[in-house]
Amino acid sequence: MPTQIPERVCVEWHLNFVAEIRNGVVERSYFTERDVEETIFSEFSEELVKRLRRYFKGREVDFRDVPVTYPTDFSGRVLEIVRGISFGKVRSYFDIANEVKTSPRAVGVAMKMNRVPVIVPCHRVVARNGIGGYSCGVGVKRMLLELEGVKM
DNA sequence: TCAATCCGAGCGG
DNA sequence: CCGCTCGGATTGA
Repeated sequence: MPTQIPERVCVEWHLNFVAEIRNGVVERSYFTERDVEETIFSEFSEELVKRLRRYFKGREVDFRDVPVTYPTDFSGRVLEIVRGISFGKVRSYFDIANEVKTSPRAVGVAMKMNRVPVIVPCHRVVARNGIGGYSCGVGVKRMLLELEGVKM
């Protein structure tokens, strides 16, 4: 029986990376300067934090099987596609937009709505002519792409 | 309605 | 190569 109390994991990197979990679902993740206290009760979170630590050491880790929540129907559709982009690869807003028959701008909106950066790798979506934006800061996006060995 | 978006293309210098 | 403008889909107010 999963706990009702939210769990929290914190991984050290350039900034700390925090993920909040409830009932085996990652509900939110974010970067912060602060140190955040971890609360881990479940096997699931134990496993997740191990994988995150490996990821931030630069190892290739796949988060595709991790349950997450999507804000809206549309953004969910877009973010599902984004989850399909593998470690070290990038796609453009334009490209994704064509796949879901929408506009690049709308894809940008959907990226911004992503509750769980890194787990859903929206940093792998870049502009056609540059790195594009990132709600956690473009600097963070650059560092993540560098971590994955992507040359822009 | 309307403004705000992690964009892209087109145009005039 | 710049900077500006506009089309554009979606969301939340």
